[in-house]
Amino acid sequence: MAPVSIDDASHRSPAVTEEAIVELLRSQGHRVTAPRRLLIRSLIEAGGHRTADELAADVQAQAPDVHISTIYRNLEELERLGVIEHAHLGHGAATFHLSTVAHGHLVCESCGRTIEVPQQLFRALAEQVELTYAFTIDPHHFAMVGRCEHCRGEAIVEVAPPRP
Amino acid sequence: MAPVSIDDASHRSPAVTEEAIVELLRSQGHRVTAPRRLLIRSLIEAGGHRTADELAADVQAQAPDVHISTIYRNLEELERLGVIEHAHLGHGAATFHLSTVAHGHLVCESCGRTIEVPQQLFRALAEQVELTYAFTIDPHHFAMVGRCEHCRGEAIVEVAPPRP
DNA sequence: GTCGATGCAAACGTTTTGCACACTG
DNA sequence: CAGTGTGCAAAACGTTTGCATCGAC
Repeated sequence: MAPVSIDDASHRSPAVTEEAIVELLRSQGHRVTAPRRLLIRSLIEAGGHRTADELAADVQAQAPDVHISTIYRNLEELERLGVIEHAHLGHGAATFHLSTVAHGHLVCESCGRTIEVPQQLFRALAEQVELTYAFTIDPHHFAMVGRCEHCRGEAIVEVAPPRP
Repeated sequence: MAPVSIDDASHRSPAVTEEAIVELLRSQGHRVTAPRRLLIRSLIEAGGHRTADELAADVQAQAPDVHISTIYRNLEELERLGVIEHAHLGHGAATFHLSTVAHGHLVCESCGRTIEVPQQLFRALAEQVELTYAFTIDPHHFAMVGRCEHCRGEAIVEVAPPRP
């Protein structure tokens, strides 16, 4: 699926607007309903991590009849479109937040070569780090040190040794 | 406010054996029962990530009456003792695995605080990066930049230097 | 009018808890 | 024999699904 550019990514605050997302929905043949608009608005205003439950509460503040299942279905849809991502930060419910186009970097410590990699690659790690250590990996300043394939022979590095 | 201390090296033995864990249990005033032994054995033999359900199946292969709730309670206890850790890798059940002594570092770009984390945390990522980008992450110089829980709310300012 | 989206209720998978009984130390 | 650990049942929790209806296009 074609990547969706909803973010200029130049700074930390995403330039995602309700209208941009609404247009994206329409362009993909989806309909724009009241619950959907309210959810999108909540996601944008929230800025950070919010659970489905919290988002539901936001939406229900203005449209009390919106059901939690509608929230889940819409979150699923928005994630499929690349507008949002979800993460499992704690032991409880997953949290949802707007996607960014941020990417990580692999930097070779030998030749200095940099490889850009999708941030998604670090997602599982970031989630786990968040969960276990209450530490938020910064996706914009993310650089991982190692050896590229050309310089690999020069080091002793061994990835993932088995158990002792 | 105390710095995160996952590494309580005092009672983490380098060689993880059933007996070592059993001794740890005893030394902490806990009892050694059949379900407990079997679970410990399964954890050691499994080597990798296993869900509570899978571990229960292992145990039940030899003691069919052991209940899943017993598995959960024991996993909780073993984690409290630092013998194992759990992680939420996918969307489903949590996975459990033995703790290791190797560690990487999380460095807060705001306050400079460093959190030691088990190297195993990066294993899945390292493997994936190796496969996809032919890039070998150096596990010995591993520092990941981000925000600790205390600095999380603060604005991102380009001050803090990742130290070499 | 068509078909996607919704509200509701009910099921789902995972994890936790209250209780009486069993067994370790 | 004291008290921890157990099996069982049931609840708690987050999430998903089937279905009849509603409403955006």
